[in-house]
This record gives sequence, C-alpha cells and structure tokens, in this order.
Amino acid sequence: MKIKYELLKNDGKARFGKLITNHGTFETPMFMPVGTLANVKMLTPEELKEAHSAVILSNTYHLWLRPGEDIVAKAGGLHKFMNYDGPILTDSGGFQVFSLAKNKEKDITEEGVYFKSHIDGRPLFLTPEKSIEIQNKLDSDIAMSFDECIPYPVSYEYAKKSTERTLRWAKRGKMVFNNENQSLFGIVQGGEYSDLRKKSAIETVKLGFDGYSIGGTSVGEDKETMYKMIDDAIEYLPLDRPRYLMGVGDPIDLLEGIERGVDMFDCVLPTRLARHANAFTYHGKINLRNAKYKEDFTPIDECDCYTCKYYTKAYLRHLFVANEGLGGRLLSIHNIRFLIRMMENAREAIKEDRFLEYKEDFIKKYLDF
RNA sequence: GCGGAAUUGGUGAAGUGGUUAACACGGCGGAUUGUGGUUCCGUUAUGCAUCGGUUCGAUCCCGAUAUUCCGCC
Repeated sequence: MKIKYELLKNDGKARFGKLITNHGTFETPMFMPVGTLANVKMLTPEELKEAHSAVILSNTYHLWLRPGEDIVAKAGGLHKFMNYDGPILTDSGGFQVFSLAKNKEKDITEEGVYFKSHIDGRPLFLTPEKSIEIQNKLDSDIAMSFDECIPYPVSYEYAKKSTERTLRWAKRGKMVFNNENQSLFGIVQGGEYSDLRKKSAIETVKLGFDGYSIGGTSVGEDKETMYKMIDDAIEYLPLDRPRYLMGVGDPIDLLEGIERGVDMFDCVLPTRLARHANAFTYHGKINLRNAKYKEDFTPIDECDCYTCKYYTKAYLRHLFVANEGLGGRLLSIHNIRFLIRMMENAREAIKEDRFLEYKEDFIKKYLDF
C-alpha cells in the first residue's frame, strides 16, 4: 500500500501528524537519518531503533553504482538486504546532479544527466525514468522524483530553466511509476526566487504526488533566504500530504521548518558531525576533540541515549584523538538521538499548543553558550 | 688519551652570508545541511647546542666549550 498521512493537530502552521507506512506508523514532525549506501554509517538497525529512529534515507545513484539495484532486488529489496524493517525513503539521485555533475550546462540535458562515476570514472547517464526504475527495484517505501537540486546563488534564467525541466522530469517519472507498494514524492525547486518557488509548487501539486518535498535548500544560502524558500513553497502545498524539507538538519533550522509547517527532514549532519567529533548538546554544538574535555568525566549531555548512559566526554575525546572508530559510532548514536528527541519534544509542544514557546526556549539555550 | 663526524620546533627533518627558516607528523582551533568513514581550512621555531670572534650583516665562516656517534691506542 501507499503511505498515508493523517494531520492530527495544528499549532499555528506547525503540524502534528501520523505517517502510516508498510513498515510501521510514525509521528511527524520527524527527522530521518541518512543511510546513503544501504546503511546509516557505523550504525546497526538495532541501534537506530533504540534511538527511536523511524524512516531512513538511502540513495538511488549510489546503490545503482554499488552494489547495483539488481543485486538489491535479488536480495529481496532494500529492507531485507540491509536488515531494516522500518520505512525507507530513497533519494532519486537529484542531489548528485548538484554535487557530482561537473559541467551543469553540458551534463544536464532535457533527456537526463551525464555523470562520471565517482568510483571508476566510467560515463553514466541517469534519467527520470531510470531513477524510478531503480527505486522500484530497491523497493523503498517512498521514492523521490528525479530533480535537479539548484545551486545557490543562481541566475533567474538558470533557475527558471532548471525548475521547468524538473517539472517535466517529475511528470515523466510519474508516468512510468507503477509500484503499488511504493509512494512517490514530488520536489519543489525554484532556487531563491519566490515566483519560481510558487510556480514549482503549484505545478508539482497539479501532477499529484503522495507527498511533497522542498528541495534546493541548504546549499550555501543564508538562513533567511532558506526560510523564505520554505515559505514560498509551502504555502501552495496541500494540507493532507506530508511535506518534506530535504537535506536540513541543523537544530535551529529544524525548528524553523516545523514552525513553517514541515513534517519530515533528513540530513547527514548528525552522522557526519559525529564522525568528526562534533556533538549536539542542548547548549550548542561542541567539539569533543577540544583539549578542555581531556579530564571531563561527565556525559555529553542530559540525554537518554546509550552513549550518554555509559560514556564520558573524556573517553570519547580519547577515542577521537586515537582515531578509534568507536568514537564516531557512539557519537552517531547520540547525535541521532538528539535530533529525534528534539522532534519528540516538538510534537509534544505542538499537541499542547506551545510550539513557539518551546522553540524560543530551545534556541535560547542552544545559542546562549 | 688521540683523530673524525654531527648538533635546526614536541618529533622526523630541508635549507641559506642579507626581508616572514621548506615540508611532513604531532599539538591547538575551525568547517561540515537530499554523506566527505581516514575530508577540508587555519594556526603552531622572535629562532637553528652554548659562549665568543670575523663581517655592514651569521643558523650558515672561525675558535672554545658541552653532548652524541664512529675509528685508533
């Protein structure tokens, strides 16, 4: 079956809802950790579950190259392949258009996108149809339309051209999409231009998707621009479908997104920061490599995660300084749990009509450090 | 005891009679938003064993001293 979304409560624009999937029912707003290569780096599914993580992201482009979607299909789909029985969302490869296509004018064509494999350099060509076909074989719960994540800053002309092309790609992808057990999301682009965002949202909704994403944010723009991008798009998205803000994971941005009506977020930030010794705390982000933690035998934070239950900052610092992989693993657990707990608290606040109060309080503590 | 060689930062070291002493590791700090697992950026020797001398100018040339290493008795 397709996913279902139930909007249960509004607090201003902030929404509390339920996402019903083939692999469980979960509350929104939610944060989704990223597991590009069929794994959330360093973590087992059990550890994700212990952090109360729900949906995870995986990636069409990367799994296409390695191990190949047919291998995953033979394994019985992504869930079986990676032993994860929670919901999985697959990104379409659209972000790789942004991050890997070298010459945008030349490599991005109406038909599709030319890549050079980042593994062996061989030429690749990805189309909207191919992306959907791969995601079908991966058998994720939610597939994403193939899009171009537009860089920032960008000329109006380029943003317009790219956004219109992304719309045509969305239509083409939807045409070939035929997996009854999978849902398909459309993605709003438009760069930093309000009228393009509006048009992109309206036209994408016209095509009709199971959920809607706001893409092309957190690509180097300042925060005010990003929040405007969200506002410009979300106004035209239907209330009865989940809204997914792609690639956003900074704690403050998550709250700003929720306030604007976003239901789902994904980001590499908690896991990448963890691998580089940066920990989220309720009093700001800290770097555990810092010498000041050498003899700090307290946990990272007041936190209910496995890491904070059993390990100290001094020990984690030692692991990072000694280049022991366990440091990144333990900190990934904490950082993911941190964002997920933020979401839990945000949902409680929305239910009790005090989201703005919660947000202001959180940000005050987070920055006053 | 005699002869020879060496001595540059926390470490391994490059280098020159003339502004700021290369590079690497380490240390310290920062970055990271639809992944960068080992990544990227910044910073880190007011000083070249010590004391004298030559010189306009010495880490570099000369002498003494100290330490280390290698030979010979």
